[in-house]
Amino acid sequence: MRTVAVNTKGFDIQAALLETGRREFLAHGFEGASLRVICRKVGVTTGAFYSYFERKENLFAALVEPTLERFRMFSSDLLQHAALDMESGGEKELEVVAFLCEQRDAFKLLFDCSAGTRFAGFKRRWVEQVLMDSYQNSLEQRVQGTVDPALVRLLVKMKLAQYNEFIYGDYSADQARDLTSKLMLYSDSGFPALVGALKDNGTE
Amino acid sequence: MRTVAVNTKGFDIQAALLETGRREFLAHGFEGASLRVICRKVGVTTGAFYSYFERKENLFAALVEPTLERFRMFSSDLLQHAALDMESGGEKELEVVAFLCEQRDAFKLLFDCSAGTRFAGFKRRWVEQVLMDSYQNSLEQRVQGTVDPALVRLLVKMKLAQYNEFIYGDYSADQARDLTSKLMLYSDSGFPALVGALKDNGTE
Amino acid sequence: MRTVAVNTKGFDIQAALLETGRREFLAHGFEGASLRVICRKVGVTTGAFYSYFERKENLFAALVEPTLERFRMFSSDLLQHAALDMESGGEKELEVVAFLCEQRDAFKLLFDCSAGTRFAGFKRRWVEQVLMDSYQNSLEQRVQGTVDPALVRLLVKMKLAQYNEFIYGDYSADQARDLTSKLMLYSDSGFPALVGALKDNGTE
Amino acid sequence: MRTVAVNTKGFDIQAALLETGRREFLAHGFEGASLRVICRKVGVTTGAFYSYFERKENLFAALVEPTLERFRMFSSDLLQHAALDMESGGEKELEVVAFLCEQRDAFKLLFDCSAGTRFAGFKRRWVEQVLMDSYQNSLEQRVQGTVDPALVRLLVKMKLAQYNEFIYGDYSADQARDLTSKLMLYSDSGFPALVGALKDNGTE
DNA sequence: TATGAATGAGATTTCATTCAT
DNA sequence: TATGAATGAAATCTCATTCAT
Repeated sequence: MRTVAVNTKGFDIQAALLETGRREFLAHGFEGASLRVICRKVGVTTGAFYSYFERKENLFAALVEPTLERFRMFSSDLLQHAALDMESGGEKELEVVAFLCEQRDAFKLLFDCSAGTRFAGFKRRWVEQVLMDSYQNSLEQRVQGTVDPALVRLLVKMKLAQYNEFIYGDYSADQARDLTSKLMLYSDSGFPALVGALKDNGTE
Repeated sequence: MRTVAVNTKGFDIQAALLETGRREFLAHGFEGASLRVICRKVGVTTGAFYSYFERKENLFAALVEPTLERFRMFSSDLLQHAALDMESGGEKELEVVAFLCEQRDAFKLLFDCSAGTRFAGFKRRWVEQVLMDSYQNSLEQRVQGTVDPALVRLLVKMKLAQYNEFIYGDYSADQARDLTSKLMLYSDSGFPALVGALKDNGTE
Repeated sequence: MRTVAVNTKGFDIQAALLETGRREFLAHGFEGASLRVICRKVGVTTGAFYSYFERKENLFAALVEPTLERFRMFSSDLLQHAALDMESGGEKELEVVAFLCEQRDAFKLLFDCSAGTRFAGFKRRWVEQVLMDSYQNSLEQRVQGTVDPALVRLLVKMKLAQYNEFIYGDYSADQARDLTSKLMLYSDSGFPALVGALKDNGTE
Repeated sequence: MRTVAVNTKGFDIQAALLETGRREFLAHGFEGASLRVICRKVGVTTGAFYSYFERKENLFAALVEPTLERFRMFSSDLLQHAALDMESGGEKELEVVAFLCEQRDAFKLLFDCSAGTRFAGFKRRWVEQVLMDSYQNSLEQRVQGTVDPALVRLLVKMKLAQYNEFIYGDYSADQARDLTSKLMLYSDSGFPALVGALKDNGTE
């Protein structure tokens, strides 16, 4: 727990910097956001900023890292219970969606506002290292053969589009759950059809 | 055909500005890209830039407008032959994908690098005005009732994710065609399942 | 009173910017004066300038606004005690001249160096809204009829020429007072002659 | 007479440069006016400009010099027939006003748009070398003693204000003549009063 | 005569960061 | 902790002028 030594201004400056920083980064991206503007909006000097954060990037990091840590745990889970929307993956899938909804802003920052930070490419890395592996393994097990990585990537990107929509759409948890299950109708029928066709073709 | 009066430098500066501009815009976005850097890489002064383009934005426009014009014709077509991946839409769909592959870079610029230009929001407008309408109409015809726009939007975003992958993935025309038809296996089976379920539920 | 935290340079930079700015604006006009040059002469970077003033125009405003405020009070006075150099206006007239002499530089800036700022046209507005009205009313009262505005404008411009000379000539307060009363000899005799002639002509 | 070799464009480019230059210089002053804008409005390249004029200043000079030459003849006349609005000066005075009206634009350029050219200060020089001398001599003859140059300067500036108004006001020749004679009523009565007082005071 | 590309310097303004106090 | 002045580089864009063609 961060202790808050309430200062002469009578409010928690660090919290204000975080909150305003979030808004500005979301609005203009990391590089587009101006430290001076953030500080002006909070009502402190830019000098004061550097009492709390060593550099601009660290403000961004502070907004993103708690979520990122929890996210990493999630990820290793996913790698084990492969294949999100197949088989009994439905349970896990709903968990993922709930997590994304809960941490909306952090994911927006990571996905779309991180250019210029060390978090740039987070989305790409997640797709390539986590989701791709997970999907590839799961599909190849079912097809009993190799599967074209390009096809896997496409399926992953479609899945990611769902996630993205849950992040940016302002859905309640209930709505999200409802939409997710409707989409499962779609994929529960589509996947077997695809798998069947791939099997017939022999090795891809 | 633009006539190229080869200059004292012995190369076509306008072409070089376009080419380098494309690369820089792709790498850093419109606002993030620096005219100075572009000019330095081409080997001319920033003053010289303004012999060729009235302003930074016009360089961007020159990279994007030819494609945009052709795209607009495509769009009006799509609005008439609604429902891309349903029914006999397969033909049109392949055309779209081919176009995206051919004009890869222009679409990357339009989709992801246009913030700060008059082309900003192009993707959003396309999604909301063209694809959403097309999908909504087509689905409601088949369901014979209203369909939740949130669900439509999700399906559209998934479709868009496919397009995006064709743009960013380095697929040949043949590969793209092949992948697209595989995905149709998926959706040709998934869509009827979804439509059926929506019908049973009565009004959405 | 502005407190002057003497800085590492050992002199009051804001004051220096004001003083140098005044000189440069007087010499080249607002648009012709260069911020770079002003800063170079003061010995600071142009970046430093923006610690003190938000923009170039604000430096100009700071040089001019205090005077302008006092001037506005003067003006509303004048509108009430119409007709400066007629009747008992002599008292007011001497006050005006003293004020102009005291605030010489500010009036030079306002009159002749303000193109490109929000103060542009100050002279024209003063002439047209204050002096013209004042003269027109006063003359028409004495003539007991309408007076050609073109003639009024001419008389106003002559009055303004006097003011201008007091601003640009380097007169002491005493000299100015002396000259003003000599001019009154001129106008005290000239005005009645003019008024008489206008009366005889009937309506102008 | 300048011979006009009508060119491929089918119009007299030099004349167009002069005409457009006049407008731009009047609107923005010499330094504020942009050669590129002038050329663009005329429809030629900036390079072409230098076929007709060696430098920006020469365009200005060409607009101003013919008038200036005639003006110089006028001036030497004035120096001989001293004292414009006194005695029989009335005739000369009307000539001057007519000349100013006829050459309006050139005088606007000389008076108010010449900063940055070798004509800068034309007004000041005229005032100081021609009008001042003329007035000083004439007054001292009538007063039979020395006259304070500051007073002379004031009277000159008032006269100049009249001229200025004739230049900027859009008066017809008739109107100008009419206004001038009205002002003479004023000065014909004011001057003797002033002269009388100066005489009484003995030496100034 | 006319082009139009090119220069090099200069314009105002913003940036993240530093640092003495 | 907080200030706020200061830096130095960078941003986009405009300028008058030159010059090979």
